[in-house]
Amino acid sequence: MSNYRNIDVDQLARGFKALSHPNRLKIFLQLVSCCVPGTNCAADEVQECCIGDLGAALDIAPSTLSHHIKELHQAGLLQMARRGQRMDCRVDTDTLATLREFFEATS
Amino acid sequence: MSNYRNIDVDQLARGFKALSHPNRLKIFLQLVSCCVPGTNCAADEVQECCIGDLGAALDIAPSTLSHHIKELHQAGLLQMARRGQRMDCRVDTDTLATLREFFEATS
DNA sequence: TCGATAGTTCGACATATATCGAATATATAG
DNA sequence: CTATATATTCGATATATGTCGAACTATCGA
Repeated sequence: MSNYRNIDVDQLARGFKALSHPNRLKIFLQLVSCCVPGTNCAADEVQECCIGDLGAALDIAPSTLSHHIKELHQAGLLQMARRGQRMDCRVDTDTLATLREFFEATS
Repeated sequence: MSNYRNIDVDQLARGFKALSHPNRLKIFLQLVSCCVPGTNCAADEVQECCIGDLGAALDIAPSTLSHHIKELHQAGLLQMARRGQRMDCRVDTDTLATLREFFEATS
């Protein structure tokens, strides 16, 4: 019945909002499909997680891309760290788990 | 790697967008906690699924509530049917499953 | 030091969204 | 038929969002 007593509705809504725009969702899909932490990504092969790579397929301006990445970051969906000239991005698995648990609780 | 080939990104984004507003998320939470189809809801007890009930805790105008319900409906998250003066709402389990599967695929 | 690469910040602008109240529709009870 | 309960539609309005280009910051290489 109510597994929902302890949900932080606003936090959850922020997560959904971050994924609610097709371009941002594509960015996130790109990220989870190449470098979920813990995934066997064959190390030297496909670790293309920098911001430019995430937006390569999107045909939007760099400033717009930067804006979307920031939204995802502020929603807690991805973490960032500088690597030389680039910014490495990776999925924040805790937030992802929170969202997943919401749907598991509805079943 | 990519379990994401066949995802309809726009459809998925519409689902997330519908859940991205705190009031709409609360409405949906109310709905899933009282009448997910298949749930043992003790029939005559708590079947309070009409629109007025869904918004009872929200302190928004009826027109605003109607608007949010419509958004959830158009995103495929809930189905509606008239019952006398009232509109019965119930969760659309197919759409819900689509969203859940997205998160399951990211693990 | 200078130029190139990668990303960010800012201001402007168009569009979308949330909200309300008033008017309207639909159904039931007297 | 009328009054009431429930919900929707419409128009107005304030705020939020997505996008761009220009200017800026940070890092690396020659």
